[in-house]
Amino acid sequence: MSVIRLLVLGAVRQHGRAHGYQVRNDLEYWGAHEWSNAKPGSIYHALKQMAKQGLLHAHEIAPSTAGGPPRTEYEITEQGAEEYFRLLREALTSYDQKPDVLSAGLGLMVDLERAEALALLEQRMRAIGEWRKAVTEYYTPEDGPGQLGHIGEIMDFWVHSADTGAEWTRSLIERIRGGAYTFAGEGEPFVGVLAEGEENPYGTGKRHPGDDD
Amino acid sequence: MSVIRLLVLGAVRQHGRAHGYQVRNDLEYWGAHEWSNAKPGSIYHALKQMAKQGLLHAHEIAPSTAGGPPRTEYEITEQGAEEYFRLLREALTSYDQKPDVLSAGLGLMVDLERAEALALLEQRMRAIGEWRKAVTEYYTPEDGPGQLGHIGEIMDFWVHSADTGAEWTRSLIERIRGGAYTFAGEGEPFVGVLAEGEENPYGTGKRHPGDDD
DNA sequence: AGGCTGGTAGTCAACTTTGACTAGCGAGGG
DNA sequence: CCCTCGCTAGTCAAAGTTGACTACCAGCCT
Repeated sequence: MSVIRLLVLGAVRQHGRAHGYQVRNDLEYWGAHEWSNAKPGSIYHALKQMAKQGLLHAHEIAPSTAGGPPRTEYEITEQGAEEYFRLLREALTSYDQKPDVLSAGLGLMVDLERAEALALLEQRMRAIGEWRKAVTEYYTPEDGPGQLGHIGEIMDFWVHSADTGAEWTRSLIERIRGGAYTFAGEGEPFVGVLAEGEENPYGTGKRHPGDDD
Repeated sequence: MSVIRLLVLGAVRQHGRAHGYQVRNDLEYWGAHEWSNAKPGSIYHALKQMAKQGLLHAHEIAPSTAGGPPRTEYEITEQGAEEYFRLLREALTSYDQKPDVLSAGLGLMVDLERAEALALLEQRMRAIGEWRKAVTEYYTPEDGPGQLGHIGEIMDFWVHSADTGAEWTRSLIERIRGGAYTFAGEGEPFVGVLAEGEENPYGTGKRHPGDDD
């Protein structure tokens, strides 16, 4: 799965009704341009595609108040909300080595209830375990592991990633179980989007070393 | 950068001359279908594209000995070799959170000399440090880190990844410095491709849990 | 008054990725 | 003998991604 749909659905859903530029700003607010491929082209494409597929409903709107071309506002449909939760659950449980997917899941997990988030993360722990087992088995030649040479480093790297990923997931589970954060149905939700005209309190537009264009 | 070009160039280069299906088998042999998006379509596309760009030279060949359509054999050009080493160096130094890129770099690093591989990995350590600094700075609001809520978990996750990634890179440097593996110019190289007709000694075609199609 | 800059909002062509499909041949079973 | 199965080798359309580009307005500078 690509992370774009999850992020876009999450943003539109939190706004209730949003146009592309607003979604774009939310994703930047979340830092998604740093850790995912959330670029304007991808975002607008995802909006159109999901509108075509009935996950979003598009309203054509007159030219904006602040210059620029006419904009389209989107609302999430019931079908879209279903898809949103499907993607969100998958992002939290599956261990697919795509850190951007997990990051998106973390940012949006509070749309679930605490108990479900915990259950999904426990499932994630099991998925990591299975992945680890599969990797070690794949890279075990019949005539002993010495035959692997430097190729064994690939396996070692993946195993190390799985182990540290599991360790981190475990610590997250502890924090959530200990009462951290406000999940669905627990009162005032954390405000995760920017209101119209509000500016990003984090460093908008800053460049970072390692961006690596 | 996409990892496909690096993998394909590496495979063709080790063969001297190879057709698409051979490359495809090598990548499966390396386990690349597990940890990267190396699928038939991508591989054939990369071959054609790089031939068009002069990185590979294509020979049209009569129908194969073992059934199937006529196949095309490729050789790497001088320009292609340059591009290969550029990509390989980048894969080892840059910390872009794409574990498939590092994996490919690990599998192919022995095409470099030991001293250079070490220098590149040291550079990688510095890149990780910079990335870590950038992430913590981006996610630090003026009024204290308490304002972040669950969004802080995203940062924590990235910082944890950077730290464990650095730790692993450090250990790899130790192993290489300690004399592990055979690098370029150190005699008999490790054989990293399958000869015509040789079968994959690892579990060909095995399914793994977590494959997650 | 004219021009330059910067923010708003989005389009587009080129490229890459994906997954399903094709077509030829040999081996083995009935 | 013929028919299906599986392997060899690859094509293709649809979808996703990228980076450069457009057009409009407001404010500022000169």
